[in-house]
Amino acid sequence: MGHQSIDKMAGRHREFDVETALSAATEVFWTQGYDSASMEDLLTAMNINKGSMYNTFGSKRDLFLRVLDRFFKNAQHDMTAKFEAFDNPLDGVREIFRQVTRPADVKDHAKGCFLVNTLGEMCGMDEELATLARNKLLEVETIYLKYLRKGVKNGQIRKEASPELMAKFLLNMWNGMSISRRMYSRKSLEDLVEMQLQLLKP
Amino acid sequence: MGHQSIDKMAGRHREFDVETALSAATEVFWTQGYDSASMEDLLTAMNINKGSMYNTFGSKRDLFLRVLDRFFKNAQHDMTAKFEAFDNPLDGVREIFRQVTRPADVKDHAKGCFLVNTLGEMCGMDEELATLARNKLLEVETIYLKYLRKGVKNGQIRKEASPELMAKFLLNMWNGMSISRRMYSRKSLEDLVEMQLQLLKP
DNA sequence: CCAATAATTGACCAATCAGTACAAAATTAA
DNA sequence: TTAATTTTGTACTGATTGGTCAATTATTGG
Repeated sequence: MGHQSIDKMAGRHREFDVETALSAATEVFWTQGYDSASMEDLLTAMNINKGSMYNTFGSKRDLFLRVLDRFFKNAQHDMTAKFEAFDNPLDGVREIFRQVTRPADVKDHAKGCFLVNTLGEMCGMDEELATLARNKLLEVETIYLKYLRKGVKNGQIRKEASPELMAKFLLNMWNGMSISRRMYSRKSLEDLVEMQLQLLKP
Repeated sequence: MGHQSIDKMAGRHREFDVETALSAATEVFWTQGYDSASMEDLLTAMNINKGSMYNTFGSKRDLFLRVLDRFFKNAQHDMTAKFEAFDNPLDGVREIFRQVTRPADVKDHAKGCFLVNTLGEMCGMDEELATLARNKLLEVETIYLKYLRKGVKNGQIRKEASPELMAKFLLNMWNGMSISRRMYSRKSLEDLVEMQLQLLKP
C-alpha cells in the first residue's frame, strides 16, 4: 500500500504533492471546521480524486490528524522563532499577537486559531480530537513558560507573579483574542493586547 | 397556522410545553453546535415529533434563532441581577465568572459559552447567525460598561484606564475562559480570574 | 351535531454524507 | 515483455441529512 518513498518502488508514481494537498486541506478544515468540511470541499481544494485521497491518507479523520499535526509543528517553529528574534520576551509576545491584530489577510480574522476552533468543536463530541487539540495548546503554554522564565531572570518580566500562572494567562489571552478578533477593530485588539501585557511587566 | 395563544382558538391544543422544548433544544445546540445537532437529536431531546416541530417552529434554523434569543435574554437577566446584588462591580464580575470556575455541573466545562461557540462555528460560514451571536456578545459588553462606569464613579474601579477598554477586556477575558475552562483545573481558572481582575482595581 | 381549524403522527423524499470497489493507467524489477 | 505493484478516476453504496405531506385526532364556535 501507499505512504512509501518514491525511490526503488514499483508502481505508478503519485501525481500530486502531499504537502501542497495538506496545505489546501488545512485551509478547508480551518475555515469550516472538521464536521462541516465535506469530502467534496476537501477534494476540490486539494485538487485530487477520491481514490487518491483514501489511498494516501486513509480517511477524513486520518487526513485531519495529519493536518492538525502539521499545523501545530509549523506553529511551534514560528512561535519559537519569534521569541528567539527578540532579547525581551515581551517583544516576542507582541510579535506573536501581531498575527491576531494585523493578520496577513483580513479574512484570517474569521478563521481564528485552528487549535482553539478544534478544541471548541470537539470538546464533548469527540474526546480524542479534543485531547489532541488541548495537548497542543498546552505545549504552546510551555513555550510561553520557557521564555517568561528567561525574562524573569533578566528582569524583563515581573517576578511577583509565578511564571506558570503568567504562561496560563498568555494562553488564556490567546484563546480570548481568537474569539474577540471576530468582533473587534484592529485598534481595539491592539489596545487590548497592550493593556493585558501590563500584567507581565516588572 | 400556529404560534397562537391557547384561548379562543379553534383546533387541537398543543400537547407539549414550548418553553420546556426550547430548553431541551438549547441543551442539544449548546453541547453539539448548530450543524452537528441533527433533527433526530433535537426531536428526541424535545420529546416531540417532526410534524409538531416544523408546525410550531418552522425549521431547524428558526428553532435555533428562538433558542439563541431565549438564551441571551436569560443570560442578560442573570448578569444584571448579579451586578445588582453587589455594591462593588468587582464582586459582580467575580460572581459572573464563578459560572466558569465553579459551574453547577462539571460537564458544563465542555459546553463553554453558547454565544462564543456560535460565533466560532458560524463566523465565515453563516454570517447572519455569526452576526446575531456577535451582537449579543457586544450587548454583554455594554452591561459590563454600565457597571464599570458606576464603579469608576464610586472609586471601586481604576480611573486610569477607559471604561470602554476595560469592558472589552472583560469580554475578552470571558471569551478566553470559555475556551480555557476546557483545559484547566478549577484552581488555575480561579487564579487566572483574580490575576486579570488586578487590571480593574484602582 | 357539524364545519372549521389546528396539532400529531409516521411514512416518505431528494440531497448529501463518508467510504468502497474496481478497472485503467503508470511505473519498476525481472 | 511480462509480472508485480501502486496511483488514478469514477461509478456505486448504504446511511443520514433536513424537510414535506396527508391522514388522523382533538378542539372551538355556530
